[in-house]
Amino acid sequence: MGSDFPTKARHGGKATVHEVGRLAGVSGRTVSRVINGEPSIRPETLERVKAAMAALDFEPNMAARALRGARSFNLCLLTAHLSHFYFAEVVRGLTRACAARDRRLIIQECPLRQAMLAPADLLRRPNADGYVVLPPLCDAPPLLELLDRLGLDYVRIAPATDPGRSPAVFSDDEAGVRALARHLWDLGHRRFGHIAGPPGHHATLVRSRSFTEGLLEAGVDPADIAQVEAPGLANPADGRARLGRGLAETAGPALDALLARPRPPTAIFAFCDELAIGAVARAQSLGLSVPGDIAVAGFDDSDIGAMIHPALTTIRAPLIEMMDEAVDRLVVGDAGRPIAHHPVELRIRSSTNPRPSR
Amino acid sequence: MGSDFPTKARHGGKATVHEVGRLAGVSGRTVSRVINGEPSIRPETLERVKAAMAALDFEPNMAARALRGARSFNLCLLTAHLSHFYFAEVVRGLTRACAARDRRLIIQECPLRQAMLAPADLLRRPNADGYVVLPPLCDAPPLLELLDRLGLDYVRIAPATDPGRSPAVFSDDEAGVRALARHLWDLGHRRFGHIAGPPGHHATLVRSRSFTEGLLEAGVDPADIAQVEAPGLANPADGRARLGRGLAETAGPALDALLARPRPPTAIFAFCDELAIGAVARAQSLGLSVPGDIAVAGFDDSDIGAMIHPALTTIRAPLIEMMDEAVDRLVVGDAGRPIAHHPVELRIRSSTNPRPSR
DNA sequence: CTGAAAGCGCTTACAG
DNA sequence: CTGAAAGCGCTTACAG
Repeated sequence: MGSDFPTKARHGGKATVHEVGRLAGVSGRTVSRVINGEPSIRPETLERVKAAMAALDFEPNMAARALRGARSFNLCLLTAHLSHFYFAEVVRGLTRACAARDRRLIIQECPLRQAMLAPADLLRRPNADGYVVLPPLCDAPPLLELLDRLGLDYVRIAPATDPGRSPAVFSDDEAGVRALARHLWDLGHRRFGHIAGPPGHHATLVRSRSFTEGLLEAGVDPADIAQVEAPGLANPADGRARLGRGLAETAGPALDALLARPRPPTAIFAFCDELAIGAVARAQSLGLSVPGDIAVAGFDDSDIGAMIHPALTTIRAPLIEMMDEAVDRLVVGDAGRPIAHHPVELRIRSSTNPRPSR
Repeated sequence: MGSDFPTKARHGGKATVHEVGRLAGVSGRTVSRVINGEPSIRPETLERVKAAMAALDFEPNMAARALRGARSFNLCLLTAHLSHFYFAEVVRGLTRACAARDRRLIIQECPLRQAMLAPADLLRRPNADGYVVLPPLCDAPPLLELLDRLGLDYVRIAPATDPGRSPAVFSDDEAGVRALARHLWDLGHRRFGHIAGPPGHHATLVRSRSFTEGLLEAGVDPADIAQVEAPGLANPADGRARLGRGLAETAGPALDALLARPRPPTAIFAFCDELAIGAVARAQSLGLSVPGDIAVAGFDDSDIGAMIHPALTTIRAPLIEMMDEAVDRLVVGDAGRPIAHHPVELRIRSSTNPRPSR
């Protein structure tokens, strides 16, 4: 054919915009317009180009797009740890949301300590067009200042502080926790305990407050609502964190403190499933029956909560949808979007049901 | 200064090889040599270039490197699901191994069904220099054929089939399971049950066989070793999979079958922690005490195994190290490396200890 | 051991 | 609505 576009060892032998254009009788520039979905194209031209792309099995070279267009088509998950129960679901949600929008998900770990002390190293070579920042990193001021200074796009997930500072995605924890309070009341419980989450964490405040308010509205005597903190939780302020199995261990002393009260609670709500599972384990090791002697509920609807005996009552946030919104805010743009609080769902299982035998 | 390299809106205002070279008194080509660690550079030149890179806060533009060099500096994790307990640790290991070698980790989900039926869509736009393929994907022939056909580099993790087909990383499950068998024998158990893993899975074969062999060597009567399969496990052959909480649920019927035997086992080893946790939960819901009435052990050392009551005896594979080796085989090259079996560790906890009261 | 030239495959900034 | 030219920042393929 005497082609003046000899196929070198480039791009795995793939066609280029130039070659697609030649087949379609247009310039490479117009193929580029089609790739990027630019509107000003005659419908017939569009069809011809699409046909040519299909015929040549064309895939745009992402490195070239990245170089010329100064964007990477990568989105990056910035997280302090990979051990939380919800991590797998966060990654699953982000992976799918990215795939649906022709983006790739990159994972970057950043210890909370580093986010507080020396975040610059982390983003020396920013390799993403946008960042999804999980708690507690999304409440580390030095990291946020760095992101702002570098002009990087980011979305925070359930940030504790300064909700208007950046795009953010929330779940409506309050409604779920109030429903849980009501559920426990309806079962006949009258004395309640709460194991609070990491201090300074927005979700900690919301869940603790909602639980108390829900109980008070149901008619619980304020003297019968006890709150304790598990020792050594993640603390955004000083960069220390306790996670995974360490978190469950720390629930033991918290449960002990609640049981040591003069009028101990018969129902307990823990900030998250790890703490709840730890509380269940401690109760069982003390010879108590759950829920017969004490009911326990968590938050997150982690897989494992459904696996243990008794299965854990918990609250589910729609993480898949929330991650989809986070990605959409990064890819499509955030302008003018209101902050949305995704609805959560109470999952009643046998760690609270049926009502206690007393 | 009258620079002939005006700083346009490129690369976030970063310096280029050209500018670094000018400061160091060499060409951009030589800067490129430094970036890529090419050996043939005079030490003094090397020093000057490094100083210039530091002075200009130079970071190479990865998109340009990718375009010209025809590689992406991305590695990709190919996995059928993100819900296994060990997933978080796999990702953690890969993330760190990639960061240490200046690579980025991309996550790509591929349902087993798709790997068996239409893997081509998955890799239409290969965006990585190498792939880490987890079970059960690493035993899906159509996916492997596609990877081979496209000439893509990949490392399989504990593949079931054809261990020599590609670079692969293994753990020495056999040694761990034999140690477990011995541990149970030493506790005084004489009748044993095993809940097997997904059929066709290499790890299933190894763990089942090693458990039986270990018991026989200890002196157990073959008639007192029972093996059952949990229904509906992941099956590479037909693309169906059952994971996470579904896996734990399926352990219930398996335990029932073992307990229904004329001489039921007093100690059970399950293929993985999910199955073991499900078996513990079922035993407890039947009113049995673990380990008093029946001892249960798993495999994986998942976080959750340590959180439940009783804490789960299990076997830990060094996933972090294994992922490091996988990445190293992709980045540095695999030529001439022998297959290594990473040592595993028996973690004795209270789901088997102390010995049963009978 | 080092460099000048060319080009990877796109998109930008114009022009018509 | 479409195109010719230039160039993003590197590395390849030479040359010396």
